[in-house]
Amino acid sequence: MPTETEQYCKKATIFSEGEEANCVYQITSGAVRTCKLFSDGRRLINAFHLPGDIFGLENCSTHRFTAEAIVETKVRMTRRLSLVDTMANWTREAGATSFLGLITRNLQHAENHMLLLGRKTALEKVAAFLHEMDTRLDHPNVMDLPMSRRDIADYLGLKLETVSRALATLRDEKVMGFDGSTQRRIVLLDRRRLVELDT
Amino acid sequence: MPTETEQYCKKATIFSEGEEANCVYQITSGAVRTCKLFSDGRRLINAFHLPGDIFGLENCSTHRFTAEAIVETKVRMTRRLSLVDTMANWTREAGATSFLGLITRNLQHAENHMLLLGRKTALEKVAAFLHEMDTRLDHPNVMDLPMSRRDIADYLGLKLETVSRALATLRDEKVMGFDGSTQRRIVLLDRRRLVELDT
DNA sequence: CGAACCCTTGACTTGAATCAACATAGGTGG
DNA sequence: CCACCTATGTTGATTCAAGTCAAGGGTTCG
Repeated sequence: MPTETEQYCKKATIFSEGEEANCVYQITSGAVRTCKLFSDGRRLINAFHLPGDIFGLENCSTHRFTAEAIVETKVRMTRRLSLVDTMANWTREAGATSFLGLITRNLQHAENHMLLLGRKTALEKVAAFLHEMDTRLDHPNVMDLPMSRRDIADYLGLKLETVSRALATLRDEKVMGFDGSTQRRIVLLDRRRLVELDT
Repeated sequence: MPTETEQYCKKATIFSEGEEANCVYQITSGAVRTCKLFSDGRRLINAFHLPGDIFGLENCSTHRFTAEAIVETKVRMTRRLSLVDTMANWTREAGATSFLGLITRNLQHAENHMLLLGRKTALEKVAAFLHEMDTRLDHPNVMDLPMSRRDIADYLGLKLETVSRALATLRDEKVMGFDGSTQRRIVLLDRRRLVELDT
């Protein structure tokens, strides 16, 4: 029988790449990044996880990513045995479709992200990022991004200065604007242009 | 009951992105590329498929990639109903592990490829490509690549000239060499250096 | 207050893209 | 067999998008 516990994390590592994978996690509140690191410090953030999202599900005994809370975060941990067992439990509860849906959603995100990383310009990447966040946050009037410019850069395969410049361009072109003094609070002014830029 | 047919393809499209996905394919001989296209012609090849590989398995009703044979190719087509049904059949035959293994292998490949596309230099990308092909072809003495420089470039997020230059560098550094007059026949001379470059 | 971050902006450098020329291989048909 | 054509690949010269380096402002927090 799987056991569940709640856990708070304040800007801390939840698990590291290569560690044994004993649990699956679901975010209750906050935000988490999952990333891979080179020995020389280069980093790529694979995905940002927002409330409701599940992460840490592996088909092998160890985690393939490092997971870190980027703001104060609450996660629900579920002990797991193996992916096959997890699937069996899940399937009994909610149908195989929902389990496969989770995995293939990850796969589809990765496929689209490869296209972004390999073939989009800096401006297109940043526009795509804003569009993705807007969609995932269900088109709020004001977006409060939980991640830093460096995190955005490592998600998009850019440097943080380039992200900052691209955002300045989008601001100058009135595609978006900053709300108040904090630069993480963003208002989308022209979603049509944004989608065009996203391609 | 799934029906199977054999099919030969000579450098032709097997299915296109957005088409209805009625079949799953397994390569008997030859090679296939799966790719995504922008409206302006930019292309990213997601994966190369070699004999034994399965491709075209989707969780939705339509294909998310275009699949094209890049040399004379023989594929085995299996009619499919849905991913859940496919899984059920498969599971009965070979165990859920093998089915999940297939999906998660795709996922892991995509995850590693994102790291490559987002954070590796041109030389590292080409080295990683040679290393991947060497591994998948089971370390032959001589590698006969089925794909053109353009295909390699679109797989690595580069331009074909850059791939050519990177290969020239590796040749000059005696990491690899060309065998005979054709530039697609490659001999790896220093697999250790290759792996170092791959990081 | 100072220290530690985070973000922006400017000046400059650089790695890969672009543009261009040329070489070679393979196929076709006279 | 050769002349021609198209594919494919290499290499050199130049350009440009993004990276690097550097300075400065704004917040937060002890």
